[in-house]
Amino acid sequence: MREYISLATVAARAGVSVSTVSRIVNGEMRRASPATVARVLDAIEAVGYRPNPVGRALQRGQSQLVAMIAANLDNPAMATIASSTEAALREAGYVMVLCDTHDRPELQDEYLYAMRAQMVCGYVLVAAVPSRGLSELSASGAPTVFVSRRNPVGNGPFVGIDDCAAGAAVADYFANLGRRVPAVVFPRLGSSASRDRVSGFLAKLRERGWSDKAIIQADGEGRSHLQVGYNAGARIFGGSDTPDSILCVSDQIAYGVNRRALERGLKIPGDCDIVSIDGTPLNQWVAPWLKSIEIPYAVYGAEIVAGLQLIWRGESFGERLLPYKFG
Amino acid sequence: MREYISLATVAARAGVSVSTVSRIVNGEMRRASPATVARVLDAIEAVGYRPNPVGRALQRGQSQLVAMIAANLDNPAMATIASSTEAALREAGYVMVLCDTHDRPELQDEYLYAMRAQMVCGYVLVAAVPSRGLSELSASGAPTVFVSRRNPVGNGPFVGIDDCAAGAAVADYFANLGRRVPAVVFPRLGSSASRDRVSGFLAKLRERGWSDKAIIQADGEGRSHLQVGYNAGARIFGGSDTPDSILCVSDQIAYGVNRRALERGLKIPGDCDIVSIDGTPLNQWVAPWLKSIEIPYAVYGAEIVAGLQLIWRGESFGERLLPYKFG
DNA sequence: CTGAAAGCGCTTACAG
DNA sequence: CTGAAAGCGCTTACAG
Repeated sequence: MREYISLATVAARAGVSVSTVSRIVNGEMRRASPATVARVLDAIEAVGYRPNPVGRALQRGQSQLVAMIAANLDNPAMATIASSTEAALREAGYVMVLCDTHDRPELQDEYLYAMRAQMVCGYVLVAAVPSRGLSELSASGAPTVFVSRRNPVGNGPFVGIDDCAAGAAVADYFANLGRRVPAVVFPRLGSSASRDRVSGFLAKLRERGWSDKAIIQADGEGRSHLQVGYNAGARIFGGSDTPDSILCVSDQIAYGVNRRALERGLKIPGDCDIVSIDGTPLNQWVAPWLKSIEIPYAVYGAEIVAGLQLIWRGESFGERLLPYKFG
Repeated sequence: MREYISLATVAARAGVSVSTVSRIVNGEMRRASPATVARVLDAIEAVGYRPNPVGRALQRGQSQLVAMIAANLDNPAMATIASSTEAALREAGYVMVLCDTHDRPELQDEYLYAMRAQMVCGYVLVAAVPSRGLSELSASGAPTVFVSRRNPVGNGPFVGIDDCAAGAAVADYFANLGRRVPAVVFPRLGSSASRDRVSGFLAKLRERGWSDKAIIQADGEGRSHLQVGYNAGARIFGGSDTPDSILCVSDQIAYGVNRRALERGLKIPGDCDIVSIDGTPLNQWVAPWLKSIEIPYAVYGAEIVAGLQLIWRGESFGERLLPYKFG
């Protein structure tokens, strides 16, 4: 496993210099005579040569590695983003390195530095948290795409949905259905995405005549959104008013809320409608009671890679808000 | 982003040669005078030097990258394996590259070749499928750990559970409960793991007095185990005998079977008990009706990395069967 | 105890 | 149209 077929092998076989082989490997066909090109191509074929990305990376000061730094792979939404990004990168000839920060800034920084050392050619930050390293990355101008959560320490290319509009759509849905006691559940330490979903929801309800105090708001704590929902559920179903409609800013929060609702003997749907924002395919199988705004995570990968390619070409890429499906 | 602090920078600052700095960076402290060591350490600190893994990889013929080649990241069990492996590798100073083969042999091969070119120092194959490239890898003796499914084209280090025993445990459980019409649901194109679970289940039932025809066996097709279960469910609940107990070889199959059961108006549990082998944490939240053999996926990562480290040290590592929890 | 030198596989001005 | 040479950052015999 320690023998690699190098340019030199091919060059020797074709009777030319490594420079010539290198150029041809890199597609500069016109700079060599057709006869030479043919001979080199034959030699490549014959010995089964494949360019060594490590040598190339060292020389170019940049590898074909793209770092995906995600907050939590156990979250199915992030797993789907990772999976679709991986597929899109492979198709474009890149290799994805996966880093799971568990939402911890120190780990995020550790990875950011390690990836820089690996000379990665790009960064995909899914639900990034503020950190020193992120600020440095931001300032360095390295090719970076933020996903789901916007850059928490500046701005930069973003792939996601219009979170405000999504929240508002749920508000309209509840209002049109004639619901009177709406609630919203979100994580205590929310991202820009959570916040926008909540504020879009609240703004639209106000617009449609609700007073702020008529809307139940519950944040929850926990290391997973399941816990967040379960914890917030305790307060939501324990107050004087029981909501007849609940927006959960993620599927997993809805699962947690639902479990609490079941424990309290509530019928869902029926006593109370729950809508979440995520719409993971799993819902249809294990949570038919749940209505969702469907975020097209499976196409995130393609958009992220398209964004990176624009940036590599020096073109600008501000943000890409993908359409979601509801109902 | 194109400036990297190199050994040369440190050497210049410390007034020594790069060789000396290199040795010290690599922990060969005793080969330099204490004064030199101190000076070099200071310089490293002062300029914030970090070894460049690319240069190192090229020289050593081996990177610090470990390839994780998994069949399907959308499966929560694999996502958990990926996540725990990633954490364990990071702790050990390695970086994980993630490849999702979607269970396709050509893609698996593409990745295997690409990873070889990246000079990865190890392979983690989760649910590998037979392929040309896998045979080559197998023959090459490269450090490899197979996870969940054993090497389908030979043998090699394995991390998983005793699938046969797990299947048998479920058979005992059903028998002790007094169930009369057991069934088992598995994917048509099964892995060694599926097969072992099924055969362990069947063998134990036979031992306890069932005849083969008294056990309902249903395989299912589909691109996901959810589909597999749903499809097999149609046949299971459509026959002359309705089972009173079902073993599903994975959680997702159980979700699919359950959905079909609900459509047929069956009560679960009650009319029929379902037990699955996986025991993903999500079950407690979205499938309280499901009893499971719990596979400790969260500790797979540590075992996998421990296995790789044994192999790297030249020690042998046959297989590691982890204990599962049931009930 | 320390350094000069070669080389890992590659790319890229530069000279011819 | 082609090649010799330098260099990306590192490690490692080898010589002193």
